[in-house]
Amino acid sequence: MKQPPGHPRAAKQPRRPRVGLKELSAELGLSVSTVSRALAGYADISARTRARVRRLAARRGYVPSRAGRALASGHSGTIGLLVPRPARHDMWTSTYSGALLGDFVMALSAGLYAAGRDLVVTPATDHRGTDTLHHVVGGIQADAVVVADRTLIDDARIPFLLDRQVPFVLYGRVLHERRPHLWFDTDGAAAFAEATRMLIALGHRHFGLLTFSTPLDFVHFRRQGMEAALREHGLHLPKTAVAAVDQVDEHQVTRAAARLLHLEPRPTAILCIADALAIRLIQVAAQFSIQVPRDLSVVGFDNVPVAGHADPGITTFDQHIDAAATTATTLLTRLLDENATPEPALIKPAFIPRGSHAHAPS
Amino acid sequence: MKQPPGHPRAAKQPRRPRVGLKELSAELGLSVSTVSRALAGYADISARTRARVRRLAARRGYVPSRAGRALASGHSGTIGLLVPRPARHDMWTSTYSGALLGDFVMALSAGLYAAGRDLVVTPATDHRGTDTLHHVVGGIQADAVVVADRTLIDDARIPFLLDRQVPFVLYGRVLHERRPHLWFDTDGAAAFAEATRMLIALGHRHFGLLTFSTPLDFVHFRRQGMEAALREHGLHLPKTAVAAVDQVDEHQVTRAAARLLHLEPRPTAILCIADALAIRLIQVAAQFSIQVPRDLSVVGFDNVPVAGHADPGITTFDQHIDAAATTATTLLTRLLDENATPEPALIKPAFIPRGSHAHAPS
DNA sequence: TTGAAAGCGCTAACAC
DNA sequence: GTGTTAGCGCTTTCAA
Repeated sequence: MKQPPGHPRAAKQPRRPRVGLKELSAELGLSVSTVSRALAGYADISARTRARVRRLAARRGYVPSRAGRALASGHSGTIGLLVPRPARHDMWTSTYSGALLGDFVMALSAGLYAAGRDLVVTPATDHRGTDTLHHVVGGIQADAVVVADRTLIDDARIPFLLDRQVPFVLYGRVLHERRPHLWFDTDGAAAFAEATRMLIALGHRHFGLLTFSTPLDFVHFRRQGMEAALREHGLHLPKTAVAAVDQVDEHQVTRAAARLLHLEPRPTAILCIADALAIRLIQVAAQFSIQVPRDLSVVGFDNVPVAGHADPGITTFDQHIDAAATTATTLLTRLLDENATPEPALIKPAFIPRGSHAHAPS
Repeated sequence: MKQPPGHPRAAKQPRRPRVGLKELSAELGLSVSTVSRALAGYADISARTRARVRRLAARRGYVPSRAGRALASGHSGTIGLLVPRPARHDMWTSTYSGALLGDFVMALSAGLYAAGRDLVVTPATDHRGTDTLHHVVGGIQADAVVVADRTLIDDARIPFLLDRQVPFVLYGRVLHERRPHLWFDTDGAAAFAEATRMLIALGHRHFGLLTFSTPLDFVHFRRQGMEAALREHGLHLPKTAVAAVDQVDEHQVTRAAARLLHLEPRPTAILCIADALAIRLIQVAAQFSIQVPRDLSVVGFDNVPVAGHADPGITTFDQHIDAAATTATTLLTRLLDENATPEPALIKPAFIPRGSHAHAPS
């Protein structure tokens, strides 16, 4: 006696009629496998047959079934993309991360589609939990996965993928993984070093850093770049001149910013790990009658749309999200279709000078 | 004699080992079908067996294969999402549309994942071309599709889906399709009517509209709402007071804005179909020494992040993108899992009063 | 309450 | 060159 399962499964939808290989082969008087190989372009099918098959397939609007193909070939034709799960209703986080993500997804899906692959977007659970990945790897059987959720310096997902030998591309970097793996990243170290050198050239000697306390990879690299540039000039970043926040929460950011602004001596230049922090920092400074850029230079990162419209405009670095998507597509193609072992790619962000930096006050 | 196909297909990747039903059944000494039904929760499996099966499945990390399941059941467990293809390299369009899209995708993928479904993102080709849909419907065999590319008032994709009886949800509306279908949309008519009434109450009598010339559905509805509100008060929108642009291109927008500002009598209030236009309009007005909001009231739509940071802040309407994603998830669940016929949903955007509107100048 | 068998649409090895 | 065969992992009758 059959009973419906307890939890609601997909309600009975009629199986949609499709034109399949079987139908084409019947109509052509050929075997299914001949049709399959004609379509795939195998050279051992006569040119005439191939043409006949292709013509009919086109006319009948034949589209190969992903499921059938996946099962038979072992390749799902699918790339899994791990995106951050929606932030709690925090205007800042959600808007800012969403802004870059939308462009990335559009560009990536277009690129993959052109290469004959589909993009499955799955929400990251948390950095240590790998349940989503289990589903992507075991259930969807993605041919590869792109990890575009901000990675921790010791992100558990990387060993997970490495252990299972799943091809993947990481958008970002992890520090605690020595096995070689494929990644591409915005060169935050270079950017922060560049900003720092420029500010030093403008006479700044006292620096501050407004950053995140979460051990994210990019947080690490940007800071490293900044400190390296300072060392080049015999300067350094005192521990007290670093203020970190858990998340982009207005209260926290305000407090952290205020602390930096009350330092003795007060920094004349503060680098911010993200534009969102820079914008708030400038507002807080104004409350203390500290004028940007006259009294304080501020540099951000990301070049979110708001950065250009803030007053003053935020000097920042552009993430080149399109380039990132293109890079991802290229790396995946080389990895999967050409069986190559492409090199990791570092994308240099573009310096966007605007109004939030200037000469050091005398 | 076998030859590799002409065009590069997926290179040979080893078939990844998986734990499947077969393996579980062997280990349990049960048949594959018993295991399958135990996992699915059919009532005709003894509670004891079900528990045994589930325990082992959990322990071995069993994840059902989407492809196998799709083939056998006819349901792919996948929802196709049609997104706009990346705009040409136009800072405005790409950034602005991307901003909303990222949040939508994050929220939708999270919602669907929780409901046991996957989200496949595919780029829209163009509004009349339905090739992407062919692939989504025939190849991926998505259980349903969400059309989130801006729809034309006579969008060809709707009849396509309707003809094939593919369940779908449209984000937006089409005018030229009488067959009932499922959609949800931001209530642009209500928003523009509300804005218009408010401005009339503030003494405005001469209105202008800065809009898109493409026959997009939302363009139609917003204008309609505006005109209805004007009529209620015996006013109307002269044809000359409507300026339309093809796309959000700086030159075009500037020219269109300038034309409105040189009208006789000059409008004291201009509604803009998108924040991006409002921002530019205010800049152009400044060039002609027209001050917003003193001389001119401007209202936008979308509440993109920049709107709050422009000077003055743009009075606008928030699209509630999270609500949209939640609505989409709910509609799909009811449609697919509960076999219901949910009603279309109109989401009321929230009025966000900021600094770009005021009393009419005397 | 469980098992056996068929088959979803396709690819790939091999035979002809 | 083309056809035959087997089988990918699962669901779903049907029989026991």
